[in-house]
Amino acid sequence: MSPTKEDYLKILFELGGRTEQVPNKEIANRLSISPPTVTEMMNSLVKAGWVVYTPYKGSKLTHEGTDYAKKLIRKHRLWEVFLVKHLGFNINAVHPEAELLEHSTSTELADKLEAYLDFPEYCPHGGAISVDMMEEQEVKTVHLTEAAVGEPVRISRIVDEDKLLQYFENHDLKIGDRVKVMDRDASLDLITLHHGTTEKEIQISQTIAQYLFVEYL
Amino acid sequence: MSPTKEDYLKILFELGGRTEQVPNKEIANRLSISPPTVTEMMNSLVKAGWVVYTPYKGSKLTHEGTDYAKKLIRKHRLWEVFLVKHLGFNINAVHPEAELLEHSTSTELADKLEAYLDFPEYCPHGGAISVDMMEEQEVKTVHLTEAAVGEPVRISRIVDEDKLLQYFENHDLKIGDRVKVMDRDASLDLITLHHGTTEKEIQISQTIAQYLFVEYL
DNA sequence: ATTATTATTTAGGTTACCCTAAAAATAAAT
DNA sequence: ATTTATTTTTAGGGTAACCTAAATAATAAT
Repeated sequence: MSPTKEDYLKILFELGGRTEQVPNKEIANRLSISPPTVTEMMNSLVKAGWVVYTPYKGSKLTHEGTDYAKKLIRKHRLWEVFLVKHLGFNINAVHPEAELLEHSTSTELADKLEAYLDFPEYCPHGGAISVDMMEEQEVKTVHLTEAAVGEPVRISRIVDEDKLLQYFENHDLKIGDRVKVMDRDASLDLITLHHGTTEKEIQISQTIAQYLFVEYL
Repeated sequence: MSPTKEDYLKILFELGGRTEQVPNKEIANRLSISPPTVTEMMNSLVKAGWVVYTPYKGSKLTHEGTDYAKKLIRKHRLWEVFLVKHLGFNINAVHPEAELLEHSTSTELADKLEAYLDFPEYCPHGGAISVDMMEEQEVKTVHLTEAAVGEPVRISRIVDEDKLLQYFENHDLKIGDRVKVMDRDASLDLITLHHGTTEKEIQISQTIAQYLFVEYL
């Protein structure tokens, strides 16, 4: 498996390809490549048994594809823990580093690293590390865009894209913070939040809020 | 720079390309690829300024190429220290792991890792880690095949190829051991050693002995 | 000084992964 | 129910990194 193919599987998983069909365009956007390249790659992933592809509809991961993606994500998150906890990296800087390392990590290395880190449950962005907990976390957790208005929730995970992390940090939002959705305006693409600690009102784009996950308390 | 190109630079350095012209065949053998591929790659490395190539003669690293190779080797050795000292890898198992990791290691990561490891001087195979010490070590150190008969020496470095390490372990030779060359027979390709600790006589192939470096005491 | 051997290069081909432009299919809007 | 807009695919191309087979250059051996 090439790092390139691994990236496709991981993105597919992150876009919900375990349970739903992911359209090519979303993958193209996320990886910053052209749509024809995605079509081509999907056919190759189908041939290798990682993906089920319905032309003009989108792709779903097979069982094997899902497992593979989860293992990659586990490696990614283990490295993030190491980089932050032991090497003193800033939490916003670890994503690109882990993105590279994950492709160069054998199962044996991941296992030894995990033991060395004392079996951490979550990565610095709140993502579950054990492949079994990944699905569990998915069930308990909901996109901020779907959280009920007025209900207090806790920020449990932030999709670890460099620029997104910066965006949320700029708006004083981080893992563990308690917030309450005050208003959601679809036409203006705006969500207004009440921050539990600072007691301030925060406004963020609804589109971007998709990358923020919260847990009901 | 692709991992592939990085591998060529590193091999070139290891084969003495800093000071001498390395013929294509040696590179082809070491990387297990065909000679035409080496020719092609050398032209590409020349164009990028890493290598000076004399057709039918061989390749030398430019100053930039040497620096690049040294940095890669530093990363490789830092990972080896981490894998052995912290993750508990067997010394003979770390080479392939480090081989992958080195290509996914930013300078920032290498620097932080080095500090975390408390600035080790040598990798588990005895190779110097600081890019400045690499040349120094080269000067003080001589191939076992060139050590004077009867002179006591200390094994200072073993080229870290998986199979070679196994070979030397099978013959009870490891970093730090004191040995004395008793006899060298070019026609039989045999070197006879006296082991300082076990007081035993050891015979190894002269061809393979090239990958063993010793330091005069 | 030829001849034989070995090393290197040229020529031509393959696969992986990327692209743009144009055609076709699907979805949305009137 | 058409038209319009969007998404996807097909067609045709490019580069990187590999290959084999054949030609050429360099080296070694007679």
